[in-house]
Amino acid sequence: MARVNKNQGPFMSNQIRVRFAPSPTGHLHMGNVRTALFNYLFAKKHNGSFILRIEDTDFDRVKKEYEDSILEDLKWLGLNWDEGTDCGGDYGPYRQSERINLYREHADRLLNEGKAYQCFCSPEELERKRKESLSKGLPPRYDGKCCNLSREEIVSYEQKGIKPSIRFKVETGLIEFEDMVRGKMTFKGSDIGDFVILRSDGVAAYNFAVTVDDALMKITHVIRGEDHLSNTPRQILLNQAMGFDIPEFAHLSMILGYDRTLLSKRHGAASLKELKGEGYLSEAVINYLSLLGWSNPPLPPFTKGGRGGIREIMPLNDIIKNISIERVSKSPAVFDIKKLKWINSHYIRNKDIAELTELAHPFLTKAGISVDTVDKNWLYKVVDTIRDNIETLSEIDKYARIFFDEIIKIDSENLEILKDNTVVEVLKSLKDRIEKEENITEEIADKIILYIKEKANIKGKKLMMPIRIALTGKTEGPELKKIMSVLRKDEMIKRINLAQKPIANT
RNA sequence: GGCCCCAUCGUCUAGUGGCCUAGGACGCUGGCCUCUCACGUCGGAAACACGGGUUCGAAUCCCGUUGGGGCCA
Repeated sequence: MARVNKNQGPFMSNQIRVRFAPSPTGHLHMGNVRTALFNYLFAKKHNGSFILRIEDTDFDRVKKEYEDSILEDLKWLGLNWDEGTDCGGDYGPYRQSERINLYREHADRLLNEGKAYQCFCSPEELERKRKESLSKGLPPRYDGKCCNLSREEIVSYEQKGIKPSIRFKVETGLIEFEDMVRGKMTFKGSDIGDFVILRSDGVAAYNFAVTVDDALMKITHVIRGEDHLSNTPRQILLNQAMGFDIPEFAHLSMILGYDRTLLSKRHGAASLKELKGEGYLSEAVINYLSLLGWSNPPLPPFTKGGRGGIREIMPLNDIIKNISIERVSKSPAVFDIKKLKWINSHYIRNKDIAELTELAHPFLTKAGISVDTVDKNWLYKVVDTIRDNIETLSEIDKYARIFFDEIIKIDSENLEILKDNTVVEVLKSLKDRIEKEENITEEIADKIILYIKEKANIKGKKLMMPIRIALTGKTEGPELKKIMSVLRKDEMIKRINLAQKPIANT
């Protein structure tokens, strides 16, 4: 992937660089996707770079298939990155497991400068102390036991074969920063105990790895979930200790399920994969997610008092144009699948018909409808006819069936409708007229219906329903004239004949 | 438990002291659109968590309470 405008444009010397840093311990869910999206939008808006970094240091839970899945999902959404594991870049490697030497190096430096120290406490000991503090109602912080170990003590530990972890010395005092969405944040250093930056097995702890990576990758803006807000002071301290520039921070609120708990696998359709499988379009997902925790400025005529409407359906380009962190909301947002559905139906209705048909293909195939043997232009007409009736592509077979089924079944309830004594005339006229027509367009279909209306002297339901049932076997579906303009003439005759049989018998 | 964040219709939100008898969107609901389900369209119900301040005036500022969330884990 091309690195865009790296050395040009208004940010020549301080090019904006943001990153999305997922941990491949599961599929992307809506919370992650939104974080990725806002990073992407911010990068595009400012002509900056969007970097994809894989945080795979949790060896027990990380799986390569999840990493692949994440890349696949981001690509599906069109959130293309400028630097990453697959396309490289000037600040690689982009996978944390390939950066362990860098962490070691920086940890050693802190150690040599006296800003960190070796800690020989055993996990059991730490756990015991933690519980003790908790039971006394004290915050569970490290007590600094190993902070001032003598050389002899260190040697003696080492001789016992105990591998030390490395702890960062936290200065007391206030840590302040300006969060782009929350404003001024203040934390007390004394509330944060000396924390581990390198575990005894050599694995970098989360806060340390992130800080080193962000600094070395020249990240200018860290846009991430609110769950990392409390980690920020630690990272600021580390940046200062290592002499790095401190990036700007923006903490996005969390996304909750309808039960107001954090969105997780338990919530249906929380993962992007599921949404994809249910036939949501990537444009719809992006549009909806952009609206979670952010709103477009009010429409011009009402701008002043914020009255009136706000544009909600908008293409990616417009979102990029209008996005601003200042308009990001601070409170958590509930993921509402119903609104996503509404947006999705909008995109289904407006998508290019060839592209939509292509997207619908797997859903039709899955429903057992063989679309490959069929004329493409005719298929377009089918999809175009039913797109108004569906909200997700997975619903497509519900209506597509009527154009493909070899034999249409009429259930007993609908059969009753056909037994009305006016129906004989209706179907007879219908068949006659269809046989006479060469090519049935919507206009001609209208004329045929009008003709029957006059001939049989009936209207409304009594007129339309028998036709609909005879032709499709159902009482619901797209507009009748549209159906008639799509169905093949001989198919319609066949179906009418079939519908006439049971009536004749009674 | 400590610390931190958050709080407007069911949901997403507009609103930054007077334009607010609180606006929009989804959802719900009623009418219309010569058949259904939709689409479209016109209506309707629906919210400033609570209690104190500050102010001539508060959804908007301050404090507390409650509730939700996060981090330490």
